[in-house]
Amino acid sequence: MNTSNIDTVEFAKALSDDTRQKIMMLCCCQELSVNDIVAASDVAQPTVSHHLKILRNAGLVSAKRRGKQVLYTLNQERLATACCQVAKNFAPEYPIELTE
Amino acid sequence: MNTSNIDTVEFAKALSDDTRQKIMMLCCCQELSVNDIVAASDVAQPTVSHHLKILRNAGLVSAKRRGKQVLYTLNQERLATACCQVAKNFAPEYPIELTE
DNA sequence: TTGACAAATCGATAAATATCTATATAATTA
DNA sequence: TAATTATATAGATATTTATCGATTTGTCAA
Repeated sequence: MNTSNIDTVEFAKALSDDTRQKIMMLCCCQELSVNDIVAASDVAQPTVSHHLKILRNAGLVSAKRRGKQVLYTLNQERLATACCQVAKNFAPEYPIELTE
Repeated sequence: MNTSNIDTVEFAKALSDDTRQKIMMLCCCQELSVNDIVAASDVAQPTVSHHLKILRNAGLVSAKRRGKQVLYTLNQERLATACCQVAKNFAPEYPIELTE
């Protein structure tokens, strides 16, 4: 678990691209290699790596190596926490909670 | 209430700028004129208007005219709804709810 | 209706970013 | 060790975007 404070601008920037949101959907509930993601998207491999780096820096995906491949998966908890943080900052009158 | 479906990329883009987040904080729980926002920020009036337009297009602020001024306020409900939508899409295993 | 004030739009510029090809690095296998 | 596969990085380019000064539009008051 990453307990570090979330930078809401960095979080939003990471989310603010269509290709990245597609990548996030892909590796939301599974571990995918970069090539898997390339195959399922319509951009070149270096572009996917570029986006994965941005998502990694924002803490939104985790990576682990398996042999020659690197498997990526979305960090759902981090994402949910960030959403709550944004809501807490900007919608204090509409409190949002992680429903256990 | 805006019941239209939320475009999560547009939402994230609207959030993904430091100046805009500052503007959002300013008019979070109050109505502010453009000049009020200009005075409280460190950018020029056309820049503030530019950002307000982006926030308006994303449904995140509402505007109403009062005489010569136009008052802006953050649409907290919309923002909370958008956060829930993002969490629902990308963190289905960590359900988030608007706690009434 | 003219003058003053408030906000929006226009046009230009600079910075950030998304994308690609080419290449480098890392890991496995023959 | 050499070849192969997988991913990351470098460098170039095009698009997007943030910002500003100048101007226009809208509203009110004298």
